[in-house]
Amino acid sequence: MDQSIATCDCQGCELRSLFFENIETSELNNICSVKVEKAFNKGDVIAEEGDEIKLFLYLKEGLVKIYRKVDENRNQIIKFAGPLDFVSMLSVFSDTHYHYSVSAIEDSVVCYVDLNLIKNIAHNNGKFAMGLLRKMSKISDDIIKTTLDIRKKNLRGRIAYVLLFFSQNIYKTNEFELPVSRKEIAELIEMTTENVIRILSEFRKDGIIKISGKTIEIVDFKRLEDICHFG
Amino acid sequence: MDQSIATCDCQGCELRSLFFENIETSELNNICSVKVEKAFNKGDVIAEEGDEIKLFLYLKEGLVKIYRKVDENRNQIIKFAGPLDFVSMLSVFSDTHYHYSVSAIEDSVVCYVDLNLIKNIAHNNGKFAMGLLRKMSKISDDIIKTTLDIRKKNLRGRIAYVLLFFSQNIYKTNEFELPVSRKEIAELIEMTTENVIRILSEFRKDGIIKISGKTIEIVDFKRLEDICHFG
DNA sequence: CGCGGCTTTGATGTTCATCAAGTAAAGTGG
DNA sequence: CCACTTTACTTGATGAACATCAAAGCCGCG
Repeated sequence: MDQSIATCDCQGCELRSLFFENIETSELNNICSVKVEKAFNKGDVIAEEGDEIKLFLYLKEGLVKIYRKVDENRNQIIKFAGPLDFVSMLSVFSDTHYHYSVSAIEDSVVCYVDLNLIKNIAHNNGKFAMGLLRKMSKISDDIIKTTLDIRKKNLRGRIAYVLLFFSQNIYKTNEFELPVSRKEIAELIEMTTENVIRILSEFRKDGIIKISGKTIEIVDFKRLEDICHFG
Repeated sequence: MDQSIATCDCQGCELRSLFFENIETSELNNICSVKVEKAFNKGDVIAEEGDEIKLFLYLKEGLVKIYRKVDENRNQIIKFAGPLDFVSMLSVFSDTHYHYSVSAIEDSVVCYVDLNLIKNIAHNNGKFAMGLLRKMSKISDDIIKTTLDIRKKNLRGRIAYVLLFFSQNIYKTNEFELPVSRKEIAELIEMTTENVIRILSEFRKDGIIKISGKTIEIVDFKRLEDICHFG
């Protein structure tokens, strides 16, 4: 990680209140003065499995995937995350090294500060620590809930889930460019690349979606929701 | 929950240091004085999906399952947990109501105190709050890791995993009484009851285990580990 | 231009769920 | 304590869902 210019525009950042509520102004200024913003290009690795955890980082802009390696050409993706549903890594407070990797699937901007600074502030400020606890708890809970939701669906239901996720949670529109490969979708919902493709084609033939390369348009929203729900 | 007698033997409790490290003696006495110990019989529900979260509870003795309901006769089990790997519920700090249920699969003893008391202490004591954060983070992380491990295995590998889990993590012996039904195993590793039975029978025929009702004896440990690892 | 990675489709086979039917075990009320 | 009911367990037969294998087209990139 080579450092970019540290600009202290935390005041205007919508994430500030999210993660740094219940904090003294002096402490916040302290964080802001050492905070670093760094841009990553699509495909860049932000944090890697096995690396020592030194930084507290969170996503300001963009889209990332959190995943772990199974073997040389297969990963398991834990979640895709945008700015509002991703704070640092899951295990930063319980471990010294990352269990998971994070990489940018769209151009992204990450803010980071020394993790020890955050820990020190939390040590001296119970309200702040409780804020962190709430966030981390919520993030873990969402991951577990989503995993359970996915695992009870059949393949068609899982694909429907992914399409709805990007359409509703990320892009908030019916037509969007898929930021991930078919293989990555497969790695998120535990199936083969071929079947991801096959089921997308089925949806196209059934008039539920239109496909043009990476561009997806959801035509029959209601039907996709039914497939997601009952599948 | 009808209350049992509250005995203040926290000093001797091996869990005290685990969950209540970095705490002033006066605060600890405060907790101990209001702490309640309650015994549950096998099958009893300790906390139920949808209930309001009022208590901070942790398992002192026994074995429980954490799960959620899919429909009238099917659950998804998130994990089986013993005293050392279970603290309260996952979402106590991020939500007002339980998303999951907990019930005893063996006779169990639970300690609990008012959740607000814990929150208040944490608010005023950053070190204590950070201790909680570490624990909660570790618990979530373990659940996510285990779920990923299971989902990449085939059915034989999953059954092997469950047998090794009970043998190594819970009972620490080669011969043990399964505390759960075949159906519950199925609900943990997302497969059908019939296939759990079928694969257990296969393992028996292959000379890997011996089965007599609920009693399981692992005969060929090495082979079971291989099936778990490569399956 | 040519190479490698991503995508697509079809053919084939394996794995697993479903259905059905029967046995054993465990709880329940007389 | 026994008849009764219910729940758990077991096995086999069948079919559906899904993975694997193979082959070819497409696209971006050096």
